[in-house]
Amino acid sequence: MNYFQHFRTIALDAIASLQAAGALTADLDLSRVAAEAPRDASHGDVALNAAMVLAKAAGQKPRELAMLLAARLAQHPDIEQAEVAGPGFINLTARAAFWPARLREILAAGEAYGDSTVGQGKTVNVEYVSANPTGPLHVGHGRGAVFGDALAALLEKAGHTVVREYYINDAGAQVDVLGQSALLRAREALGGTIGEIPAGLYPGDYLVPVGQALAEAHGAELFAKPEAEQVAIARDLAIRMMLDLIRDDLAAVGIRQDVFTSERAIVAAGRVEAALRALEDKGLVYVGVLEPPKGMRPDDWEERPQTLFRASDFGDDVDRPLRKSDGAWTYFATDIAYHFDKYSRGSETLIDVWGADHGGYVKRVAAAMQGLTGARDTLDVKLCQLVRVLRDGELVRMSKRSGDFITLREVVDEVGKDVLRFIMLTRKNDAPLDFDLARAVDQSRDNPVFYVQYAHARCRSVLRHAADEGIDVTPAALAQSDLGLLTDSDEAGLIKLMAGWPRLVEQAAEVHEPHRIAFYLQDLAANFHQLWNKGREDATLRFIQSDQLAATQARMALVQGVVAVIGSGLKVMGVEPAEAM
RNA sequence: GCGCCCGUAGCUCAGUGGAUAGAGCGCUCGCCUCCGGAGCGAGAGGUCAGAGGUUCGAAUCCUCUCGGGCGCGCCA
Repeated sequence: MNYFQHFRTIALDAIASLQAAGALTADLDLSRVAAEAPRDASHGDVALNAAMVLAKAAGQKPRELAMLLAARLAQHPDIEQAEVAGPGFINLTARAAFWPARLREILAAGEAYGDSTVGQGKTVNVEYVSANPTGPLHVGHGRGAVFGDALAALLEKAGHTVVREYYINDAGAQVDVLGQSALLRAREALGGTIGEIPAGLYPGDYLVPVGQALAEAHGAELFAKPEAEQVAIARDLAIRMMLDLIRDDLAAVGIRQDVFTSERAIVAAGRVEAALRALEDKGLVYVGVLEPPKGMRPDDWEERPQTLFRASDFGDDVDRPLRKSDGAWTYFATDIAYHFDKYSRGSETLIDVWGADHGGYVKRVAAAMQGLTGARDTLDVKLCQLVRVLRDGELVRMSKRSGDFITLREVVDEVGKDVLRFIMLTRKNDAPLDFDLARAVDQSRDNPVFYVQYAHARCRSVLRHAADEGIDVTPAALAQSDLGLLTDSDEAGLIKLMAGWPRLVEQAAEVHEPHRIAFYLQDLAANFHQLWNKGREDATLRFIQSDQLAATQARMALVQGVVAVIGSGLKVMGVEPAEAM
């Protein structure tokens, strides 16, 4: 249960009953009525802003309206007290039995706690990574990969149907360069000397196996074929092998996408023409001449008529070309087709996860989608900022393996997938991220991964010890325990914090921000550790009290609750909870 | 020149219109020498870059200014 939503509904009911009784204006906009946590816990459990938001339209003073509403709310069985405070807040205190009931919910749901139906099963397509199939993934890709994967899991948890997708850019000039580069490696595999890799080709030694495969499959005859054919053969094989490489890299961080869509296939299937026809039908395509960009006019700028999309009708700065001067589609044109394809396959919402260097491209694609679907928010592009890899605060520059970038695989091999995934989610996507290889595996308070994992491991350890002492710690048994015995203020605080998890899931899913999970888990871990440490000062607060079975069992229920919520959160993040440290 | 993102404690960062703006690190002061371990507790520290505006209420929304990052025909 999202208890904030629960109390909001109660408030709306109270408002409706006041309206029915003629004590309140009938026609009110209730959309801004919110239930939220009071800043100060001493104010109660839930604060309502209803009176302040409605006062003007109702023609009443906020505090008077609040008093009226509070009196009505106080009659609800879940509400112990409804107090008016400040400018017109109504502070609700829940009945004592309300919180134990939440803990029972947690125990019953386990890892599924926080699952929501707000998504109403609506399909969301999350496209992430989509790195060019020209080499292994680097850490920047890794961030997008982890972000996209966690976002997909989060949306699923919030009740969406999710398609995890990868767009293969296998049609542009860069894959021809890849083919050329692979040919060179084939020459090498056949005994030729290739010397320095020419500038403009891919130098990485990950292409060596591609050259070998080409040599094995075709032998020297490969070079007897027309050059265009050579390149095509090398390109197609290289793309296949690079995709395998990329899929391996993704598997190493626990990612498996559902759909891999090929740009080449989109073009071949005539999807570009279809999408542009749809735009034309809406009068959004025309032939015109663009102004040169201000401030950085290219030397070879020529003014000429082009086929343009009316992007500026939808908030973009200028209209955008759909055809190159040689008549071929622009990347933008195929991208329109691809996004239209995703949409046409049944996803009402599209989410793209891109690197920040593509930020300048967002408006035009969003504009195209708005033009095609009529809806403003069909597409949400999440930009992931740069990742800097550090070791003890020092910038790590060169990769051993690839020559010019740090591969995702190198980082995973060093710190492990769980650490990588967690750290990648400790920043919101639009903030740059420093990834310190040394600190990531440090076992101390200031390492969030360790801190959260340690909390989970501690819980598991206590539960094991309790079981050794003969206490039944199965969730079913714990749910039967007398949770009213959890009277310490930190115990109560921990339950409330955990009861807030379903709301956090819904909010994070709504704004597409999985990092909120990581911050919540740190908060939860901190609260748990704090409670644990109280037991060091005051032995009566220790979780296991050998002479008090009922109290111990209640505390085990609390601990099991922490296990469930941390497990639920880590699952969204794709991180395995630790049983022991 | 234009667009997008960012600017919050000494540092790294949370905070999608609510009450006295939070966390970790660092600092100061206590405590602990402990396997309920890989420290614990408390405290100091703020012009939320600046100026206007909207609102009962703004770090949050709008406008402008300043500062930083990214990007800027047909490339992918």
